[in-house]
Amino acid sequence: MPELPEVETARRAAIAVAVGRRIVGVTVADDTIVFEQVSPARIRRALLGRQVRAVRRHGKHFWFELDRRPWLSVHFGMAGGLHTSRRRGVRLVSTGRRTEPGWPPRFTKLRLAFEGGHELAIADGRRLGRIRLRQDPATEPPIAALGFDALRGLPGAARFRELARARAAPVKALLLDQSFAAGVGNWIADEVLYQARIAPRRPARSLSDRELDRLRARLRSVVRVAVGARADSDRYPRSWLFHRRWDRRPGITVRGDAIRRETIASRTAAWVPAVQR
DNA sequence: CTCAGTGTTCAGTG
DNA sequence: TCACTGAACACTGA
Repeated sequence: MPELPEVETARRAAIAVAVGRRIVGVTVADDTIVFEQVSPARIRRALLGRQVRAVRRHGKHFWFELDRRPWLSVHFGMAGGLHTSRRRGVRLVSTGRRTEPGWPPRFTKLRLAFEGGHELAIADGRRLGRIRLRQDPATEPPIAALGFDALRGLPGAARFRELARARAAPVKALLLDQSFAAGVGNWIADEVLYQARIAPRRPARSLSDRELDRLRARLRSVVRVAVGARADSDRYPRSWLFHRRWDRRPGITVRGDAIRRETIASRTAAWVPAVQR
């Protein structure tokens, strides 16, 4: 689920629920993996009674600025998500699709109750996500090591070319590298390469100025459109590779062209050889 | 039952 | 040393 658009959508949902409100209830799951080496008691102590001032994001990480440090920093891993609830019912945010009833949601790791009856839960069925406490998340690991944010920090064309040309790795690997473009995940990388008409195995260093300009323009566009759709994939343009990328049935095409799947940089790349060179 | 998976880290390799 | 790759992590769902 969570690449930049899903995390940005979660951030906005968290803002609506939490900003300006005080945390009046904290429930922490007993999970030493998701919480790394932070005890439930310490999480509770850091959060209970705090007021949320803002919710920030960089790449796939987001964090809560509180009226006292440390602050709460969250990464969803591969299967995490943010859920919100009002008195009426439950809303599943950030993962789209299937909305499960019930509160708290399955696999809830952290549950926060706010003044006024609003609640927020962070769930993670696969435990690859991480919830941390940091004095200043933006300047400490792991966020400090990230590259430009793919939504708000996209470099100019000249700088983008320079960054990309410094790398010999396949361009697909470059896009997935969070120290290059923070927030890009497997489907965004494939979508961007498809729209830019660049084959995923091309060494980043080998791309022409025009190709890198196209790559940058499509990266900007795909991320913006997905965020604009609030990460609701049903609202992504029908022309996007996205809608066909996981369809395993034989003979699946995009605009009449066959889709190929192969492993690049340890991930499954879906691409269209007839279009991407 | 097996395997892939919208992610990241770290050991191993060249 | 640097850059890159792939296994490991942990669990669900097809």
